[in-house]
Order: sequence, then C-alpha cells, then structure tokens
Amino acid sequence: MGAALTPNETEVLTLLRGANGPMTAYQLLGRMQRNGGAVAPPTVYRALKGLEEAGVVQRIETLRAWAVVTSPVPGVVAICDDCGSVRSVEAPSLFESLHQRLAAEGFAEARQSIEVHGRCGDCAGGQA
Amino acid sequence: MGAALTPNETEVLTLLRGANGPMTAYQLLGRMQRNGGAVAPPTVYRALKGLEEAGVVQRIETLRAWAVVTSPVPGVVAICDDCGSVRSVEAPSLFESLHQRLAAEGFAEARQSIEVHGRCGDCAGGQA
DNA sequence: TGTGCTATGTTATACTATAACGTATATCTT
DNA sequence: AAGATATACGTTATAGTATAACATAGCACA
Repeated sequence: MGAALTPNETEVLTLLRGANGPMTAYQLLGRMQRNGGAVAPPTVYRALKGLEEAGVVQRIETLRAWAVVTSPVPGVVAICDDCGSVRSVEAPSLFESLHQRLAAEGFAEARQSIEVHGRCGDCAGGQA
Repeated sequence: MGAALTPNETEVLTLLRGANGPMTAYQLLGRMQRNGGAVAPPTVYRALKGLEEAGVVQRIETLRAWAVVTSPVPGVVAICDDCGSVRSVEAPSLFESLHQRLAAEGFAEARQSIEVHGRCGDCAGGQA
C-alpha cells in the first residue's frame, strides 16, 4: 500500500475534500494560515507534490488549480465555463485508443492530461 | 478569412516558427527585447492572445509555454520528457469518441487540451 | 553517540500573467 | 473640418503561481 500521509499532506487533502471543486495553491495556503498561523508556500507545494505522487490529488492544468482524484482510473476532466463545475469522466476505451495511437508513433506515454472546457448538462439545459 | 496579423503578432509568430519547440512568454519577451528595445510583458501576451484566437498558436498547458499549431485539426500533444520534443499527433477518431463520450454526459465541449508526457520513439530507441 | 533520513520551517526569489491607464493612428460620420 | 469610435500599442504596476536554498527538529537504528 501507499505510504502514510504526513500531517501537512493530510491537512491539504482535507481542505481539498471539503471544497466543492479545485482550489489554487494560494487558496489552500490562505486556509492553512487561518487555521495554523505561519505557513509559507513551500509547505503547500510540498504537500501537493506528495499527494500528487500518491495519486490522490491532481493539478488541473488549464485552471492552475488542484483537485482530489475521484476516479481510480485516469479520466477526462470536464470543466464547465459557465458554472465552474469540474467532473472527471471515465472513458477507458478512449485512453486505450490514445495508447494505441501513440504506440503507433513509437511514443511511450507516462502520464496524460485530458481537459475539456465547455458547458455542462445543467448549464446547457437552462439554456441562455 | 481570418483578420490580418498585427506587427507584434507577426513578430511573435516568426519567433515561434523559428524555434524548434515551444517557448515561454518570457523567452519570447527576451528575444523581442534583444531585437527591438523596450518591450513589456503585455505586448507579448497580447500578441499570444491574438494568435491563439486566430488559431495559429496554442498554449501547451503542462509546459506553461506556447507553440505554433501544426495541424489543421486539434491533435494530441506528445511531449518527450527526455529530449523535450513536442509533437502534435492527429487522432480524429479519438476526438470523435471524446465528443460522443461527453455528449453522453450532456456536456457540450468547446475546447480541448490533450497532452501526454512520456518518451518519444527516438529516446526509447536509444534505450537507457 | 553518531549518522542518516524524513518532514518541516524559513527566507528569498524566480517565473507567469494581467489590470489599468495613456497615446497614437486610422476610419467613419456628420 | 470636427468629433466619434475602434484598434493597436506603450507603460507602469501588481497579481498570481512556483521553486531554490538553507536551517532545524525528531526519529530510527547501527
């Protein structure tokens, strides 16, 4: 099993779990300062790095923000530009065909970032 | 047809075309300063925004850098973590199945960022 | 005891991006 | 010609994101 989390990692993870979406590193920093006094950026970035390596947190590249990983398997991150909601959508066959396609180019992938912006069902339903 | 490029946009595009990979905004800024004297960040960011809207340049999110668009159709960006090479790989059927998958969730996509890190064929060939 | 390891603290700085306001020029309209 | 509008650009300042580098503290264990 994975290594146990450190206290800082636990705190960051708890904050992210309590949020209803991604948080930026500096939002996390602000929360930790309000909780615990003097906290500096490296503290949160170190915790995020550990959590990312543990696979429980991921950076949402297009948002420059961080979110808990909700699926055991890599997913497509669907970001609604209207309401800001972020969902991870599983699509195993898509990842499989991505793998095939890249293998055909001789490329051995190690990690993917698939993010899609648009409009979620809720927002598209209550149409503008 | 698309609007004509402004002089600043043209300069940035020329620099990116002359590079053999993505450049950060501040690398571009440095080159422009060496060429043209006093240039400030907003100049390059404005040019990048215009070029992006024109569809000739894209931000590589995972690299925080900018690259010319090489394919008429959105592609998968394959980034080699060994040699730093960046290639855009076409995969129309993959984008089609992504579209289907998201439509099934009621999500209407407007723009995708698909980036994969790993090892390119050249680097994997001369195996470590 | 001493050595190494992990986590953390602390200070400073680097890197990326945008806000806000001013100016110049072209074009259009009356 | 005078004024209105729009676009591109310049300029200054600042916001936002991330890491380098070095110091300390505690624990494990030879």
